[in-house]
Amino acid sequence: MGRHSDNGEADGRATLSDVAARAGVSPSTASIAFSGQGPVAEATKARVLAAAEELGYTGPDPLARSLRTGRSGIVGALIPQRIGTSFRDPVIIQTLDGLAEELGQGGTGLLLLSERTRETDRVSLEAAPIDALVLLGCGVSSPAAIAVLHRRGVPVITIEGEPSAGVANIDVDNRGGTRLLAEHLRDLGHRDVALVTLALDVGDELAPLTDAALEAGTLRPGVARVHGARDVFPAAPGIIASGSTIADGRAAGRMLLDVEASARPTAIMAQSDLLAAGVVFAAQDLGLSVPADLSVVGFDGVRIDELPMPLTTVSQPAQEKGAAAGRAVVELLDGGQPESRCFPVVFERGGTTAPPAER
Amino acid sequence: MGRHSDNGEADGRATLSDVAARAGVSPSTASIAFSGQGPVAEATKARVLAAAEELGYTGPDPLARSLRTGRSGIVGALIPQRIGTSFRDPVIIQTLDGLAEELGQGGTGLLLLSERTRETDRVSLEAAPIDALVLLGCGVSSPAAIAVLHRRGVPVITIEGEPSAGVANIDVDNRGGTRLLAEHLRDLGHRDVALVTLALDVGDELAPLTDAALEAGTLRPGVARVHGARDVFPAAPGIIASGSTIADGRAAGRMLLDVEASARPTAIMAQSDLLAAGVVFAAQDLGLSVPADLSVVGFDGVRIDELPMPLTTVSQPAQEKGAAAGRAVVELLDGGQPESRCFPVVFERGGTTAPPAER
DNA sequence: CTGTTAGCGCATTCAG
DNA sequence: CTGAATGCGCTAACAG
Repeated sequence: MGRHSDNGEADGRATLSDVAARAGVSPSTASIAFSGQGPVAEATKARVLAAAEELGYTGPDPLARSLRTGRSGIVGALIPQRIGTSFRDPVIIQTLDGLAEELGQGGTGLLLLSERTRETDRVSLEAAPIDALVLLGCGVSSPAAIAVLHRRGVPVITIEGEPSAGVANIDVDNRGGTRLLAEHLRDLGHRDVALVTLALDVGDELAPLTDAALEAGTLRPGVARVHGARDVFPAAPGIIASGSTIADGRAAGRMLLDVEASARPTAIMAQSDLLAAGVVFAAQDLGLSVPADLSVVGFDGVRIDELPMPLTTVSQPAQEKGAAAGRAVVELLDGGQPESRCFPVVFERGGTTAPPAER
Repeated sequence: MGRHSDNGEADGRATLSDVAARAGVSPSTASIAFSGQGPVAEATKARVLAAAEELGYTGPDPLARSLRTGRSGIVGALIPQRIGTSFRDPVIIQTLDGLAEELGQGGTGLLLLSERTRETDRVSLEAAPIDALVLLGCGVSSPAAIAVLHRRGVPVITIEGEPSAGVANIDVDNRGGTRLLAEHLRDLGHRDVALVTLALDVGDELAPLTDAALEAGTLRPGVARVHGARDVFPAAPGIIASGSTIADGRAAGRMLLDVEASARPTAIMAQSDLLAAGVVFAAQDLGLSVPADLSVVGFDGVRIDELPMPLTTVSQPAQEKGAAAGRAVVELLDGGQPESRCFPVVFERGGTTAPPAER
């Protein structure tokens, strides 16, 4: 007893075959009518569509279509922490925005995956129905899982990731940009400069920057920016922040500034604008005036509305970075071999830097 | 010429059948060995796993598995605007965080979908391989698309959505919470109170609040909060903001405050903490002191670090809201029928409200 | 506990 | 331009 063509729209589960039967054509013709992948007579197509309408058929089942074509139309975006944490960083959001927009053009969806997963759901990365994976601000990130994807034929691309063989990496000039800022401070006359860094490794807590931590660091942006600063101030000490937030910057700033005046740096280089804003607030908390008593620079070019003056910083094209990653993914899925790319940053002189006060 | 069991790992595309053949068991047994859905002898299981290892087989193809089981393991989250816009709102982020965490427990992924899609990619919502859809801060939102999902058997749940038949809605007490704040202001002696509202409809721009706009409003939170305020101050005028940002709040605040003193409200109720912070900054811009010259209240209970004092506001359990939605989805997929739910908010007296200045 | 038998719903060869 | 057959890779029944 076939279940085709005998039920009207009783169980609401019409298939393409049902539609074809009702329209008096073969399933393959009906398929073409829907996908447009092939020639159909207008009249036939109309008949098929009408039959579909009558049966309440709304289009091919995505699951079946996926199995057949070998593609799900979804790419994964792996972020380092849980959403509530990672998404406090405007750079991540903008990057994701650019990525989603670019992919959306082709009807591709974005599946959010978090690097920090419990043991139990580690499956998700390895078993996710994705056509490609984008690593966003992640470290080496479960190399095992990546290997599995590779073997499954799922291509990977990274954003500010570890340059590794065969995966395209979308980068920004972290080291050069930071060096620019450091040179700016040096030219103003600063010699005692301290750093507030991003996390250098997953799980970093607010702590003094050590050589060991720097060498063990797996998170590119933080590590590269330390190097950029040290290109100019080789002995600059620092504090490692755990996240890129105003609160973290404020705490780190306090650690650096709440000491006797002679031990206080004349400038602080924060590795993100959010951290820099926090440092400015920390200075204010301690009665120091910026930039008279302390110069502060950031990184990113995010506008911090609530700061009394614009930050001296370098701006990076976060959204464009995501869009580039999106285009790379598309190219990859089209069988191409996208190239790695490094975006420049642009120096922006704000109101938070000035020559150091006389001592 | 079968392609099973004759190739080692030549083309890297081993299937479960290949593994089964190599292990000398049937495909179904191998399947069970991987999924754990059924009884297998430890020894057999080990043999299967060993064979898989040798063939470089890393587990069942998610696409095939999905077709067979009828589930993709993915739920969609529909947000009102593009990521870069929607994710500027910490409440949305926290809600999404709670949702993702709860779903992640069961290995379910989150697919990001945006309500604001071009004509071309409108397919994605209708053709996305999702097991359920969560509407997050959306309006009635492409009713057509929703209907399609319904017919396809994809259940929908809403967060602060339009209560509609058959879909569970996770809500917060927007009206009651705002009324609480209004009563607080009234008790302090305020009579001239103005509002800064969230967008009442998709596409709203910064503009004065009119009755027409209020009645046409489709975005629950904004509309409900206006009603809550008007329960106490029936004639309160207002400005509709387009987004929940400090910048918008500042602009709206300026419109309300940059007038002759006699026409100035003594208190402003902003519908989000971000908007409220903007209003505080606007007041400062104009040389008004908060709360001496102007009282300000927010909504949400988001901590705004950069404000000189904590806001008087009501806090809502944003993350818990998302988690509740997640649990509802799980229940739905288990064949249950989750109930709608409304979370309470809690009043938090901060430092931004005081009795009005003498006139 | 394991094997056998059937499809899930569709897109694609290849003939006509 | 249309139709008939084939299997994507897997899992759910049941039978042994």
